[in-house]
Amino acid sequence: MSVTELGIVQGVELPTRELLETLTNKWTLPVLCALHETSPMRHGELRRQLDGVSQKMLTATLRTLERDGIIERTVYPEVPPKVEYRLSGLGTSLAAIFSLLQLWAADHASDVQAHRSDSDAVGAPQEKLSAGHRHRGALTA
Amino acid sequence: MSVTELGIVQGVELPTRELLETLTNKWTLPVLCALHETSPMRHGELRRQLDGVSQKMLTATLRTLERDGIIERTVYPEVPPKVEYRLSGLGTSLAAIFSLLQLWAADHASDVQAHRSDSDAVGAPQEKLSAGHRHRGALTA
DNA sequence: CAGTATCCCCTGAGATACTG
DNA sequence: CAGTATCTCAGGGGATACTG
Repeated sequence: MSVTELGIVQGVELPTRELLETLTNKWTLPVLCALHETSPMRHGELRRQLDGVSQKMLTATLRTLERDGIIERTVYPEVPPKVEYRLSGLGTSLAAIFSLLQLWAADHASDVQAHRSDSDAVGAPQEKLSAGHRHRGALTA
Repeated sequence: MSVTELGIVQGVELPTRELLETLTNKWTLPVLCALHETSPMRHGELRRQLDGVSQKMLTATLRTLERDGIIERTVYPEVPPKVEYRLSGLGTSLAAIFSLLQLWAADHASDVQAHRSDSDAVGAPQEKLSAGHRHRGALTA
């Protein structure tokens, strides 16, 4: 019999591209880099350190990472509640790469910015693509 | 006088986080990895190799990367048009990191999938977060 | 403290058609 | 071939209020 007969495995396979996409969520990299530096960390610590996350997105990110086996979540049955997050083995190898990326970005942000200024000055008005369209209420109001 | 008086420089600084976010667009990694393997590549080559990109998104991605000095764009004034893209020095260092990421994903996709199945089977119905809400016409109809 | 529940806004990204 | 112009929409992501 095939595994699919068990009625559990529906996703025939997980494409690399798809996995990559879940890893490129807005807060995945910041979270992993934070845990790469200090681990374990509590929910609140992460919240503070990340500066800008909403509880919702932080929780969502953490849940997804936990589901994928990238991080581990430990609940301490105390009151008030205490929950710790730490990288798994899998997560550690991933976090190492993300840290490289973050380093690269920090190192080269000024280069990129400089190049942007050049482009702005010399070349095109560069509305990126499909700019000037304006949606319903994009007036920043 | 300050530079801002020139009316050109408004962005005081480019935060690392922001740069990172532009790098985590859906097609940035695939494009850079492709160019990391073979360079230069023509627009059409990239389109075919990436499999799934729309012209619009490919162009947008390439334009952004060019603007940021990650890739270089060469137009050959022929007919029919011929445009080649290649990594810049900056881009090469970035692409190397992205290639690591892609490798990681390819290597560990099965691990992740296995862990997902475990979670599905054992734990929670796991509607991720804010599932079951349903937007305007989210009936997939 | 950690997490859920809602509501709502963009905007990233796809589909399609057209141009030099 | 390479690129632009539009239109459309799903859903990622933010804000706020509430609960064990």
